[in-house]
Amino acid sequence: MVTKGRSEDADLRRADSLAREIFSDVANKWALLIIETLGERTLRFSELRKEIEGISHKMLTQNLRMLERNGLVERSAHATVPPRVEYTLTEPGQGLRATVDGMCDWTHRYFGRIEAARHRFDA
Amino acid sequence: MVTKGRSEDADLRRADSLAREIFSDVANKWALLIIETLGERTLRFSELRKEIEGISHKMLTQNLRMLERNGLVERSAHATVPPRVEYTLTEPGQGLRATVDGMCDWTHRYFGRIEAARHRFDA
DNA sequence: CGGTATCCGTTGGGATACTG
DNA sequence: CAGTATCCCAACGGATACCG
Repeated sequence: MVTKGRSEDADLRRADSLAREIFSDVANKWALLIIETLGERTLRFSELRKEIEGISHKMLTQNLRMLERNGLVERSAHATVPPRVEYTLTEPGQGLRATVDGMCDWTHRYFGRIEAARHRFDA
Repeated sequence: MVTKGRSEDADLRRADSLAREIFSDVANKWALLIIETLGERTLRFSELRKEIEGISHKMLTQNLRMLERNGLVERSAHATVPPRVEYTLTEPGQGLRATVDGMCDWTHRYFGRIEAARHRFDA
């Protein structure tokens, strides 16, 4: 049973490090902004780029690839001319979106207090 | 009214960019892990460092300073030998914590599906 | 239009050492 | 113990160019 105990511990450590990995992937501003923006509706690459102010071509593709790998967005390419590629949130993606909505609400609720805190701190 | 309209637009743009700034501060893994860890109870600097696996001295101070500036954590230093510095979530910090809890729940709920999606993608 | 690759400056972030 | 400063390498991220 000692052996079984050890392997269970090892499983837990693997699960923890994987959970941390997922968390690290997802807990960055571009990924969360993409999730939030896609929540409203399916969007094309170029539409996403317009909606998310300040994101570069490179960051958008990079983060979309990462979100696709984790199964949070689904990519569907239409072989037309010009090409048309659409991105949609999957169910796990929608789940995450709900919590990101919470973060956005939080930002707006505490907006004033945070601004005030900054001025106090900077003085 | 044209002038008033313009200044209202300017106000909105300032508010938007400030909201984005707050979002960017907060939407990074170390900040969110600190918020989550502090949610449970007040902790000392060294305790935080132990609880948050893999965070360096530098990243911890840097993020704590940022969270303090935004009024999400409160720092209280006790002038003893050795020094004792404690960090607590403020009310805005607790508000954010609630949404981070949601992210952690989400991670555990979709853990298996994400792992599977990764294997599919990597193949 | 969307994706990939390259270049290159900027920032992130660890290690270390020193102060109160 | 907590914080600051310095050094230094790696990763981030923008600009550009080129392919399907």
